[in-house]
Amino acid sequence: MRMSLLFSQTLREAPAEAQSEGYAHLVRAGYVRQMATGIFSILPLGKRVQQKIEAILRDEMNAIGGQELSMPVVLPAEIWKETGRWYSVGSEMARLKDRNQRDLVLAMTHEEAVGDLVRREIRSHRQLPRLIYHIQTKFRDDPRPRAGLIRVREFTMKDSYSLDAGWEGLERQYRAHYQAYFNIFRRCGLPVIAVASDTGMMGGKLSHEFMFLHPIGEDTLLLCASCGYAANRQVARFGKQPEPAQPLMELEKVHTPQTKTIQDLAHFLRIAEHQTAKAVFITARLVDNGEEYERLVMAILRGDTELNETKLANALKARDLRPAREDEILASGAVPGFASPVDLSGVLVVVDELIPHSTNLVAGANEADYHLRNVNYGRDYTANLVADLTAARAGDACPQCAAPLRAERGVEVGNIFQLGSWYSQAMGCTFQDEDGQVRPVIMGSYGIGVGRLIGCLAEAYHDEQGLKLPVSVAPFQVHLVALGGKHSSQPLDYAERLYNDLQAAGLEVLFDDRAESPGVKFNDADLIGLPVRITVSSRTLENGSVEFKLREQTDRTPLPLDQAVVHASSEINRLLAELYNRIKFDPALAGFLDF
RNA sequence: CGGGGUGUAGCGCAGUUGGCAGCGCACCGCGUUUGGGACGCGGGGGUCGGCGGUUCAAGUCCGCCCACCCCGACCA
Repeated sequence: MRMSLLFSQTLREAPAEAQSEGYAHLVRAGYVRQMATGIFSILPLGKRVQQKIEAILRDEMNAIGGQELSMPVVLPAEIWKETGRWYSVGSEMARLKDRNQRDLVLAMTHEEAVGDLVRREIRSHRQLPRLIYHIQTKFRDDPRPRAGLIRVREFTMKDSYSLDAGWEGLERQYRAHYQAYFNIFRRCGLPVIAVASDTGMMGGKLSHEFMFLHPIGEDTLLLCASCGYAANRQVARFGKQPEPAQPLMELEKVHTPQTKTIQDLAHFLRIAEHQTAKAVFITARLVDNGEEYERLVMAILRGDTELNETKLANALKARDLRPAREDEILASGAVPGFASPVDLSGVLVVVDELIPHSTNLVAGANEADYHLRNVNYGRDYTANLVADLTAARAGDACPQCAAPLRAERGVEVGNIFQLGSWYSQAMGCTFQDEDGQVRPVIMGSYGIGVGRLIGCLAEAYHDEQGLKLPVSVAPFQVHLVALGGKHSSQPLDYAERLYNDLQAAGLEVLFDDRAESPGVKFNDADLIGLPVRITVSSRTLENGSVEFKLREQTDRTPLPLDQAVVHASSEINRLLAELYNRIKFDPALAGFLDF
């Protein structure tokens, strides 16, 4: 590609809305342009990156038996009604009507589309297992897109769906994906770890997320350096340490004005926060016999800990949780800020598993400005449910080896999920087994966000001058810079020949043949960030050479003219090999021990 | 949806007390220049986010709306 013909331009300054560094460089270098909040055009340079990533995705998916197909972006509402998600998914799903007023949706994921295909095609156990995938546009009307390509509304996703006759088959395909995903990220040069994640209520047994550790990430991960335990905070377990039990003491009401928070209370009574009980009110959407209803829930935690809403939702098998409104709390007879489960009825009480092991806690008295001392679970109140409700924090004990956990932020660039038969059953995806029995297809789903991956790569690979994407995903391999003034056409002529020779040798070349000053050309080369730069100028030609430079290094070396092509090829091969070795796949660190 | 911020040329920004809409970069033409974002001369480009109001006069004051960014809620 000649830069004189390139569609995009580099920008000297990034637009003000480009906040994160990697994204600002993607914009300045001309890889992407934003059109609206969370909606982007991918320019030719970015498109080449995307195509390289997609080639890697196809390669690795095909290697584990994947068959590529293509499912529509616009889907009929009927199939979403069949699974119920037409009703349960909110406004993040874009809905539209066709000219005949039929309901349509923009696909935010493709389980329903897969279900519809599978029930038409799969009849026999002889047609299983199968693995299908596509690389397709998704639209999710996210309430808050942010950070450039990291969180968007329209995006391209590789999603694959495994179809098996039983759970053993699913397990095999799940593991195959687990390995394939590490291969993919390694080939792209993105360091990731796998963490255990929430399976929600879709009946899935197991789910992992592939995380790029970076402060820009929106997920908090808890990691153990000594045994490799790794989990999203939503599901992270940890070793809880009960305080030593004390002899039970008499309930005692104390006047505690202005102590609406645990901190105030502990300070006022001169006790530690772990000697208090905290009541958190949540309204849960529950399902019973297919009937949906709302219920006020009081979650009781030790005062020094925090509620993990995902754990609570899972413990309750709730569809949904939201903070309770003040009027709902008051209607239950509790007083916000001074609430307690003692002598309270009509509320679903869920206590953290630490509470039965904690004695003589201070809890609310359900009366403004009063608390109760020496509240004890079992004696003074009971619960509908005892469960792990506490959010793990940095420094908490690893649930496997008790070493202190570390907390880090991460971006979810991929996930793998054992769906089971939830969708098959909802949509009638069945097959006959060897015995003639009709059984539901066991499914798994596996996603990688392509644009988000590019966003992460830009964060991982840049410096002040610009991008420096790994050779496997860089839009071109060689940036050929021709310098030269009006007095001599010699450098440009030679560069033209070299351009042809490099391409003839199979290399991907971006040729800066513009009539720009050297500074402009070098700065653009740094900004676009191709791994290899070759400069031809009258100065280099004088001593029969060209100048060779790697983006990741500062030294420039002269190269005899006749060796330029061979040297560039071998350097690119070396960079590819080095990239593959740089990112180590360590199953233990990756969380493979979890299953 | 709540809180905060910003909208002036393609990008970055200035615009005072309400009084001719500007600067740098980018772009076009001519010439000079060519190893780290060159220089000279000449040019083109504006619904000052939109609508309404106040005023002799609005980029500037008032009201409503919209878009974008950040924080939170949210995230199949």
